[in-house]
This record gives sequence, C-alpha cells and structure tokens, in this order.
Amino acid sequence: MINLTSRQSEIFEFIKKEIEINGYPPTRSEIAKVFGFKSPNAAEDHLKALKKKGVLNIVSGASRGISIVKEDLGIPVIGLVSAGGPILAQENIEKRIPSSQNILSHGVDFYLRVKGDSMIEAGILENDLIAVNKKTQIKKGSIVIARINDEVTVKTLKSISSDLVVLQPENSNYSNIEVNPKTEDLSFEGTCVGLLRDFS
Amino acid sequence: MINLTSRQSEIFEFIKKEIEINGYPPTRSEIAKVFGFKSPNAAEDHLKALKKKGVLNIVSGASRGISIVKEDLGIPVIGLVSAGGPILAQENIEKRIPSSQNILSHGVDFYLRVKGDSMIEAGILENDLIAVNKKTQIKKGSIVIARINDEVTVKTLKSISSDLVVLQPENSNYSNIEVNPKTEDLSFEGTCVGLLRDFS
DNA sequence: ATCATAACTGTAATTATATACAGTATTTAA
DNA sequence: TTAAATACTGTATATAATTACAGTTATGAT
Repeated sequence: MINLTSRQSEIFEFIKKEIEINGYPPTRSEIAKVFGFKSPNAAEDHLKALKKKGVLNIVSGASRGISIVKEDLGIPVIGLVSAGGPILAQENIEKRIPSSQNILSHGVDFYLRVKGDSMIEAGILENDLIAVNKKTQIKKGSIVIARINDEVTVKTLKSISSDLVVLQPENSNYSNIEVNPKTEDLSFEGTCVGLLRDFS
Repeated sequence: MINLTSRQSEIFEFIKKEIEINGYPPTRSEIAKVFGFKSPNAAEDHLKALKKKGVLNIVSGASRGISIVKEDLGIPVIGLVSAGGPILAQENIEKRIPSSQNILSHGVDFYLRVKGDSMIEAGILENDLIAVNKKTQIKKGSIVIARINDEVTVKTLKSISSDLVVLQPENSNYSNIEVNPKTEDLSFEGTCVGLLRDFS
C-alpha cells in the first residue's frame, strides 16, 4: 500500500469507523461536516486520493458507494519449511486464516504446524498450530521458533549467551540442543504466543 | 427473533449479501430491480416489515441507511461452573469470543477453561480453552465434557454401556473414573473439537 | 524556478434516493 | 368473519448525494 498522508489516514480511519459503527459508509457531506470542511468537495478530493492510492473503491453515481479495499490475505499457516529460504516464503504457506478470526490476545505473524513430539510435555502435540509473533523479545524460558543451519525447530530457550545457546525439548526422551552461534547458523524466527488445536 | 416470511427472508438475505459483496447496503430501487418489483415502494414495505421484526435498522433520510441488527453475542467462554445449574448459565460465562473469530473448522458451542492437570498427557494444560461442540456424537475414544453429580470434568471416554461408563484421565497419576449412570447423575455436555492456548 | 501534490473554499447542476399516499389482491390470525 | 398483515403496483416529490468546474494556498520535488 502506498503511504497515505496523515490527513488521508484520518479520513480513511474515519470511513472505516463509520462503516463499523453504522453498517454503511459516510457521504461526502458527512465527512466534510466531521472534519469541518466547508465544502463537500474537500471530501471528494480526499476520496479520489484514497482511491488513487488503492485503499478505497468508489462506485461512481452510487450514494455512499465507498468500500474498503481489503488487501488482508490473512495470517499464513506454515507447514513444512523448505530449506534455504525465508520461513514465510510462498511455497511454505499451507493456507491462510483471516486475521479477523484471530482470537489470541497477542499479534500473530504466522502459524506454524508442529512436526514431531519433542514438545509434548509442554502440551504441544504433532499437528498443533503454534501462533508465532516475530517481534516479541526472545527471552529465557519462552518457547521459541529457532532456525539452526536451515532447520526450523520449536523449543524452550534454556539459556543464551554469545557463544552458547541451549534449546530444551519438552520431552524427556530428547536431549538439549546446544548451539554456538559463532560457528553455527542460528536465528530466531519468533516466539510462541499461542496454540491452536483442531480435532478434525 | 420473530419469524420472517419466506419472502422477507429472501430480501433479508439479499441485503446481507449485498453488504458482504459491495461493502454497503442496497437502495430501495436496487432491491426492487433484483426482485422484479415495479415500484421501489414494494422494497420500502419490506424494509419496514424487517425493521418491525427487529432484524434491520433503518436510519430515516439516509441513503442506504440500512444495517443488520446483530444479535450475535459470540461464543461464551465458561470459567468455573457453579453447581446446580446449566453449564451455559449466565453466571458461568467468563467472556464471549465473537463467533466471527472462530478459527476452528467444527462448530463451537462454547469454550471451557481447563482446571487441573488431569489431561496433560493429551496436551491439554491448565487454563487452556477447550472448544466444545454439544451435538457431536459422543463416542469411545473422544475427549468428552461430562457432568457427574454436578461436577464438570474433561476426560477421554474409554467405554460406555448402560451400567458402566469409564472416563480416563490423560495423566498417569490419576485413575479412571467409573460411573454407573443408573445410580449416579451423569450427563455429557459435549465433545472437545479443538483447543486454544493463549500465552499471555 | 516551476510543476505536481495536497488540502482545501465556493457554487451549482444532475441524478440518486427515501418515502408518502392511494390503491389492489391474497393470506393469516383472532 | 373480520381485521390485520403480506405483497405488491403506480405516482409523485422533497431532499440527499455525487461530482464537475473554477479557484486559493502551501509544500516538497525536479
């Protein structure tokens, strides 16, 4: 989306809010009134700009013929992660879940389908969907999505220092994974902020 | 909601669809055109009837001033279940999650907050939200929400016959619960169709 | 220095829309 | 059986709304 000016954002947000509240979009005059414009044409100009920038659809001739262009593809669900590319690469996306359907309190950047049983003692089973937030601060004790030499894994972060990172599976049959970030390729894709299991 | 006539339902569904598709409601003339009315007043009459029956809001004077009355309170989240009443009693409802936010593929009648650790080996932890469907056929092997003498419990249904129901915790520290439905008060509130965990 | 964009005022005309009133015919509930 | 509700036709009109055209002022980019 092309960047909107701050004024255009205000107008855009107002239109979205009106649709949310009233169930239908505002007219030019209603916009003008709220923003103190003395002419409905000021609103018209804004609508044209917003249309040009691709965030609104306007049906000519129709009263209140304004609609929001939704570019929201939804939150991607990542199945198998193919080697050598970013986790969010198109080929990894199994499906998308509309972000309007997000129940979790945290922001969810993507869902990752769990493979294996290494986390069963934390109540994370095979095929569960883990909700991942990319920006949450990685810290000791949290369940992290790590990438070690192109392998994606979900583990509890046990300790972290400049030359040793310890990742702990939550399954007594597995041992801790110790990684030296100086010699191995280690990155964190995000933190687990939720879990979704669908019995189907 | 008062029952709509079949014609009124058609009109109502059309209006909902139009809002979904266009982002704004239809005019009287648009309704009339689609249904083949020769007068926009036929649509006007229908709108008045739908308003009277409480399924539409109409803002007088506003073009396309039609909105859907939403009676959807959302899917209830049940916390502690107080004794002696139905599980869905008002006092048990912790909050509601808009049903539009339901990610799970099955119908979810309510969410139940899990107390205790009796199901941890099935990956169901304390404070998880279990998605419950009331109508799914109760069958051996599924995780059921049972009510024994006014106590609500989540367990795996191990076996079921007319004089013995065995409920199995998924935690080796607990033993099976055996109930005789003839002498004890046993009912099934539903089946677990999903799980939601929010790390917050 | 000039041009495009942004953010408006002001006027005005065409058309889109709501909605009242007067009917008709059929069906449904008291 | 009688009134109310349903489901329309047909006409008409006030007003709601879009939207073009002609300007002004300010700002940032080429």
